[in-house]
Amino acid sequence: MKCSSSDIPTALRSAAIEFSHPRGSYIFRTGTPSSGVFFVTCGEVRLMRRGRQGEEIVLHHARTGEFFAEASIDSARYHCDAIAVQPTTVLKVSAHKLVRLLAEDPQFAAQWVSLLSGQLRATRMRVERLSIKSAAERVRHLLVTNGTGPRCEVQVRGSLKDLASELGLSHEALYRTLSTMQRDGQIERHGRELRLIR
Amino acid sequence: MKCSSSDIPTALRSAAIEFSHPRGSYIFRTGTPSSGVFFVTCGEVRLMRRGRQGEEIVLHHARTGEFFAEASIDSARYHCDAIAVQPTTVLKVSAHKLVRLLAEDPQFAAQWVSLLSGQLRATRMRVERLSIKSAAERVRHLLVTNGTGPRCEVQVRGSLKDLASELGLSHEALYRTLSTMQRDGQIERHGRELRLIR
DNA sequence: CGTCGCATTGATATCGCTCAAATCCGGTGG
DNA sequence: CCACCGGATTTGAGCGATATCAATGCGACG
Repeated sequence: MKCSSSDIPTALRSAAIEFSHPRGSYIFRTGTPSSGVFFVTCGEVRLMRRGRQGEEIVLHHARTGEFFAEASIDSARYHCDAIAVQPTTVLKVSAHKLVRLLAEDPQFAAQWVSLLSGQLRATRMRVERLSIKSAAERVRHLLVTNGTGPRCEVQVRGSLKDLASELGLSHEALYRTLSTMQRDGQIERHGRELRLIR
Repeated sequence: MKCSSSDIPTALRSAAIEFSHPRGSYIFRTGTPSSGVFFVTCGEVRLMRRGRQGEEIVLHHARTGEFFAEASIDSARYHCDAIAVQPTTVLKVSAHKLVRLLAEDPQFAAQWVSLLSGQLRATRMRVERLSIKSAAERVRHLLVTNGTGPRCEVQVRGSLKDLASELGLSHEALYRTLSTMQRDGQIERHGRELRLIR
């Protein structure tokens, strides 16, 4: 089980406390006084709200390496539920510590702004990716925008099933798309590494 | 033509310069040294990149009241093109002024973090919305997450065609979906106002 | 070994996209 | 004042891509 806690500013790391949550447990609930920002070091968290008829409205999926509830410093209470979809460990940073760091440590403030800006940019790219209709074009978009080097290499995090859900596809559709693209000479696949050809 | 410049911290407003761009003109180009962050006070801007075969990859649409290139303080050059899709006026804040403000004005830093957090949250919701397969469920998700009041009212910005593209649907599909939902008593429509029933 | 989850491929159904045509509406110019 | 025009809206018909259901192989892990 791969775990990571990269991309977390060191100033925050020292202020953080680690928690473990079994699959299906609540990390926080709607209406609870907001206690801070969370980093997923391992696992997966779903942020959701319940509609009037009790239907689920998913607001966000936070996966390993991502953070969530970063807006909790702006509101006194959480306005959604956070549920561990997998066995999950999170780092929690209290809101007031974050606020104090932002106010007192300009260097940290810059880091935090950087982090938010980067996430925003990445998320916007995801939006554009998801508004592409063709499955093959989505994969291509992922490689072009997230790939490194001249060949647009991408190391798939987790399983192809995870990648499929990130791309908004059924896993079957992704499998099929990848094999056709490979057969047509559009991409190369070696293990969980994807490369663009041409 | 409605124009607004709300949501812009006053500290920024004074550091900003206004520019007007006719439809189709470039606000900046890929590779250009990054000169700052932009707010759309009127119009619409498309951020795009060219793929390896010259195909267009749209990264983001910034509309009236939104900002873009907020990550330009982290990179020396723009890595996409910004094109005015409509006649557009923007406020431009230079990166170094923004950085200085962040370092020297803790109150402004907090505002900026707030702004980024809010945009990030909204964009994440859009991601979840776009990964829903059913058109009706996308509309419902929009109403529940963006609606105000007990009835989840939403004032459509611009045309229904614009809404369709925001929802990742063809405009025909959106028209049909809205009428079926209305016929089935799921929503109400009055002009460009949408409401959820029940 | 047995089980569980991922990966893969097949068959079928369905929903939304595309093309097409008609209407409506606001604005513009004569 | 009215005719005209362009864009938005609406509805129809047919098709195609992806979801869904299903079955199988495979590897890890207890």
